[in-house]
Amino acid sequence: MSWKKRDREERGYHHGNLREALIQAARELIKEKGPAGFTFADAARSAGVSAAAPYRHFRDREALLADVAREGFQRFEAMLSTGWAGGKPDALTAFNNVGKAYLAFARAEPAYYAAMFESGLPPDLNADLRAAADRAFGVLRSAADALVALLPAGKRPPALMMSLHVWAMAHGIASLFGRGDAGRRTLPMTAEELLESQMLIYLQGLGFPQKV
Amino acid sequence: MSWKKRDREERGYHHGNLREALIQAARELIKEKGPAGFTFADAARSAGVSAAAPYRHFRDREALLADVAREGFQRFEAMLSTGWAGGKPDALTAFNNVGKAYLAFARAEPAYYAAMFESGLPPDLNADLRAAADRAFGVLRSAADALVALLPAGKRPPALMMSLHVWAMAHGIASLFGRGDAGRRTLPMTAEELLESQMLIYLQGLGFPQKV
DNA sequence: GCGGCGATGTAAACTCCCTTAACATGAGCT
DNA sequence: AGCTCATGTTAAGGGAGTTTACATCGCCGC
Repeated sequence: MSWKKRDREERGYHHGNLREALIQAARELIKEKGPAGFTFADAARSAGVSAAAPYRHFRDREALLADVAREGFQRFEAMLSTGWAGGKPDALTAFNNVGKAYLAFARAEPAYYAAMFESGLPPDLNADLRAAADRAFGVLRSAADALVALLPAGKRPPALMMSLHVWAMAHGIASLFGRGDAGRRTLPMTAEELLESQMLIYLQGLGFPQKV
Repeated sequence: MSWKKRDREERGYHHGNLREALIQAARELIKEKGPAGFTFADAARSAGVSAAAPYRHFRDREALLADVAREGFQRFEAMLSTGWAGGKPDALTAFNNVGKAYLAFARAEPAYYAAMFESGLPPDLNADLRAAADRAFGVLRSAADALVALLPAGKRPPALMMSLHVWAMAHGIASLFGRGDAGRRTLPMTAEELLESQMLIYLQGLGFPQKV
């Protein structure tokens, strides 16, 4: 909670790691009040520095958010990769695990997820942000490639299209039903069950055999 | 554009219809700069009144946004209903048309859509907002009911689940790829094609016969 | 060690916005 | 015609954003 919130008596004139502390503070504040629910000065206060200090590290509030988002995409990519697990134990299972990882990330890191997808940031505000987002999507795309290869040559859907479909499904469910309190309505099933059943139906529609 | 922006010389002391003028102004501003990109004072300025005037009609900026969202859900419901068209010419076609209408609304009314889904408003900030959202979803739900009835009794998926799936697909695609400039990346296909193919695959997975 | 430089943080000043309170206007009713 | 109340304005206090000048300190070469 008060991760680096030591006051000046304790830390001295210089903070030491203000840049990271501001990103942490922003994550806390986003989690509490949404990507639009805090000010640059709030982040500074949370980090225990003056309101002008953040300007040494970020051009403006948007640049801070962009860095939160960039960091988020990196962790997102790692989480999706772990879900895929190199296609083990089999491509179909692994592909479903990527979907689960997507939802798990949105649930476990709502602050990152909000910064990434709900902050209103232009996706290519800077090249690093864009690249991080592309790499994360690349995991999905590679997984789709591997999965498509299981089908007989004549019946293979375009892997790009397929990965976009899955992204849209996962993002739609995460946005609408994914976060505990932001959940848009009470449902007779969990977001995870909803995504799993949706993926099952979708993959069946593509001709993938159902697992036992 | 300058819908009610007549200045005081022209309109006199009282505006006449400030409440609606503020909602219009908010829509313009959301379209230009996103749901977080303008202030209460900006909306007042756009409507040609003093910064304090809006407080006579809305408790705060959030209440204004909520009314934009509520109005949006009403138009959304109307648009989805038109798409469904009472199930004509047949339930499967009509169901696909609901999906198209969903996307068409997101594209034609990005300001309403953003207020409804991307403004960070609590979905049940007030009863009217909640009710309007529920009625809009009800259209999707009814369409799913009608469509499910086409399947043989033993193979009918839960219509609620199905409507949630379709909502998530449409919302996911609209959020990620739906709006012209907010489009998250350039694609070799349109959002409409993406949703249509996704619905096709999904419905095929449920056992619906494909149209000719 | 020590002296200066560059990086990092603070203080202060200016502006703009939010919000409330006191006052002004005029539309509609009787 | 006159009252009344909804609807607007002006003004004032407080907070936040941003810039500028100043303060501190780590580091590096001597």
